[in-house]
Amino acid sequence: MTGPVTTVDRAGSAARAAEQLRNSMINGDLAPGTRLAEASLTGPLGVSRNTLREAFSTLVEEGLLVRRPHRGVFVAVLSSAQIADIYRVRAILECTALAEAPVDPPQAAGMRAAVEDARRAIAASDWRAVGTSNMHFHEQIVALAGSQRLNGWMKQLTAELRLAFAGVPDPSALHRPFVAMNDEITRAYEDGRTDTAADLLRDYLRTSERVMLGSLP
Amino acid sequence: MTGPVTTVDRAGSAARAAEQLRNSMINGDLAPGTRLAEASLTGPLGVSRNTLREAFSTLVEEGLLVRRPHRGVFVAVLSSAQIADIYRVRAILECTALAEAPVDPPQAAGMRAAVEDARRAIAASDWRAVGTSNMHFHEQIVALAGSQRLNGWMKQLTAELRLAFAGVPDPSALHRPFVAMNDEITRAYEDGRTDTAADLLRDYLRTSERVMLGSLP
DNA sequence: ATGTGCCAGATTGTTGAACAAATCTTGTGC
DNA sequence: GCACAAGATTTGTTCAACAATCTGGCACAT
Repeated sequence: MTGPVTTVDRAGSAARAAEQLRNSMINGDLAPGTRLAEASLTGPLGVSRNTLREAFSTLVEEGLLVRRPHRGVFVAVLSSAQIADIYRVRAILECTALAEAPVDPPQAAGMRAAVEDARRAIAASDWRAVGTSNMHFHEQIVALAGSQRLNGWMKQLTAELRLAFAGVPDPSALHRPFVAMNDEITRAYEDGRTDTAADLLRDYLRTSERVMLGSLP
Repeated sequence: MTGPVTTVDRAGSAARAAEQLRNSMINGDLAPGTRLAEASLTGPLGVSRNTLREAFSTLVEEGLLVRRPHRGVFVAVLSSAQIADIYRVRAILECTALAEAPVDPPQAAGMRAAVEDARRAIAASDWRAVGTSNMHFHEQIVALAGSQRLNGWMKQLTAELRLAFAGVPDPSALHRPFVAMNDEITRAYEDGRTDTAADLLRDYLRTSERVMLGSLP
């Protein structure tokens, strides 16, 4: 599930604590809006208050936590405007990456692998895994641009989105319809029809945004 | 020049220290590769080691500092590959924003203001200010997309670029030729020729990248 | 002379306790 | 019921200490 322990250990206590909190949030154990009191977390995480605050800083920078001065840090609650913003950015990043991707030969191995992962997760009715695979698919699209920086930003973005997923009551409705679309996009790209693929992707994003905004408050 | 003092004060000691370090780096007082020892900075910045480390975390996350475990933090040195990556991202972000910008009416006030600032700075032979205005111009282009998130990322990006500027021996050669290009881009956009504007911008970025990479080691 | 191993010094990573400042809670009086 | 002030709680920041790790130089064997 998590990475090798040695790697996590070498990363230091602060990074380890941040990783644990990140997982808890994406898993839905920490609902959006939850206040994270420093004193009540030093025990469970096994780190001191200073180290915990350093972990908080990391997660605030990533947008997963929000700090309100002298009041504490809270698990981020994404407003409709923020979700719309995320989809606007995704449209720019993903569509450009796909439209300008190399077609000779296509680099679709990562995308196809993500689609297969999603299929397996659906067969196992593991909706959380479906969401993860789905996000992984779109990270692979951005990876086509070949920019380390964009990869990092996209990863941050999908983490925030998965945070929003955690608040949705029926995850199957949120994720199931999109696996077929991903497959279609991949196929169009593999056939060298990058413009078609980009158009399909744009449709996907519009639909996904609508479902997302509709299933919130 | 810097923001209102009250704002900085309310932001807390950590943010204030980060701001000071950021300015020092962009000003060139801290050359890329310089090691920032914790003990030797607590005095000048007037903060404790813990708070300083929190400031370091922020700047590491922004890409201005690099942390090497148990060795310290260093002012980032951008490799050619990283600079190329920055320009790749800029091309995607800026060209898309400009190509899809509203033309009825055009929102060019910010861009035009940045061009005027650059002109004034040239007249005063203040090359650092020219670089700042120039970067501000491109932040305004991205702002056309209307995404808070993209604005933030672009700001980060220009900060890193200005860090690289600080290492260039002749700043006038680096910045002077581009003000005219910015003016041309703005005019094309104001006339509603967004495709032309985007093409000009693409040329600009190609040229700028070449100059940048050429004037490094 | 050169390479290896080791030790002492310095720096970072982390902890715990302490205090000031701000916020939240409680209880009082009207 | 509501305004208001005192106390309790929590965050923001500092300080001092210790463990873990890296650096540089020295003795030593080859």
